Amino acid sequence: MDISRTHLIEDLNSSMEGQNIIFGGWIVDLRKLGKMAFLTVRDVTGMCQVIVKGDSMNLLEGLNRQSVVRISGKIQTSKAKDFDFEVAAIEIQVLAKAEYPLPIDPIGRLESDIDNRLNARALDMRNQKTASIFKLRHYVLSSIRETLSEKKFIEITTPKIIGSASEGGANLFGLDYFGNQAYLAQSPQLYKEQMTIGLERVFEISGFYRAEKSHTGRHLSEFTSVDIEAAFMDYTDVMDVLESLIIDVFRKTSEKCNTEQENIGHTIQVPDSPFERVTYSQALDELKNNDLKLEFGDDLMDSHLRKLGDIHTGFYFLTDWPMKLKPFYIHEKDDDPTLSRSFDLQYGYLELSSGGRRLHDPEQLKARLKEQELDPVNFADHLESFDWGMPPHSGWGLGLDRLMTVLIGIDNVREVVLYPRDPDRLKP
RNA sequence: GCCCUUGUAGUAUAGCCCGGUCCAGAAUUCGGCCCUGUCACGGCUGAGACGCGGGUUCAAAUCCCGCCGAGGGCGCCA
Repeated sequence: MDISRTHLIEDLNSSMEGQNIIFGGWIVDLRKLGKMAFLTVRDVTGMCQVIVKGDSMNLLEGLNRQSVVRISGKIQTSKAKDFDFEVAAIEIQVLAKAEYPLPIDPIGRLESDIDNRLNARALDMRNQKTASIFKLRHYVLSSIRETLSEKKFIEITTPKIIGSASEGGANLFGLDYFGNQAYLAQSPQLYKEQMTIGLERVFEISGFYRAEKSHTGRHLSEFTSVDIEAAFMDYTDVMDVLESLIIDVFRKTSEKCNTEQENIGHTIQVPDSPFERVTYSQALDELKNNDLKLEFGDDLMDSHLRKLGDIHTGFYFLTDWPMKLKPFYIHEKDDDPTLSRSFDLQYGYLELSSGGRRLHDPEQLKARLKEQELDPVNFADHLESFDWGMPPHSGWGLGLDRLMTVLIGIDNVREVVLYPRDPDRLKP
């Protein structure tokens, strides 16, 4: 079976009139008008109209919507509203037939439930709205890689199967590793810090895992994290990196992705910079003025973040958190050891990223582990690297899926993840 | 773990509150017939549904209970 194409649909144009071409794709629509018929066919690059008439009408035998076809035909001018040329069919070959009933409407004229769409995710990609979300995701990833590469960050890949769950924090997924207990990594934190020893600036874009039974539009058991770690940078320096990365993402997608924006019905607005920087203490004062009283050292609950999000719409940094709210590796401030060199990047109430300056002195790090009732013995491998010339360093982790929801103006990460994993969804 | 909402054809929905007018209605999809410029083609025609189980009642899609599924929120989330 010959499956070759001479052209992608985007390569076809009206100046090719009279030329014979072969292209392939999926039948979007099929309109039979007695002794003639119109087909619209889509490939990944676009859609075009095919006309069938006269003796060729027998070519329509066995055709239905969403089947894959290979069409040879001749380019001619068109009277269609949406096309200035069309393909007069000479031969239509059905490469694979779509079997009805299909579980969702792939055209998207009727928007199917997210549940049905996720169960038929591959077919959902025929819906241009969904496809555009994932094309945008591709551009976002490539923008992030560009920005970080320009800033001399090296992309790394750290292990996802790890041997120790002693770091505290979120629950991990356990698994059997040839008879030993292993876990799925919840973050590249320790590995990326270690890599600053030789590579100075590193980043990773990867899936990580948290075994939390969260039921919200912003949590998944498997999520994609963008992480950086950089030697000789303080927390404000990596905040600048994060801010320019975000601006680049919005600027590049808003400029390049016109079709995608049109398909999702959302215009990407490049945020103003610099982002507002609000200290934890300022946030407490603002909450107090809104009758939400907190003591220094209290963590900000969802209701508090929603209030802050009302005050600071859009992107803003929440900085200088109390040390007691931060993990063991975070560095304190010089002028006030109860405060940390740390930040969260917020979009309204939504936390997108958190990061900060890390401790690089092994003795301080050991002391902090004990303070947080963690056993340094469990961190022996990690601590050893701190004896090999660990530079002062800072970094952050950014939730890519959450960033995507902000970029395209929706409020559920399941829309921007191909096959989301949550406590109630393991398949497909 | 707690709370709220919800389940009607392939899809997406009307009906439910206020039981009888519903052997469940319109759309789209799918099948058949007609149609030579459609473009959400049109016309005629056909097929297709009350999540499961129990209860109340003369009567249940509608009210109640249980189960199952789905959506969302809180909490959790170095």
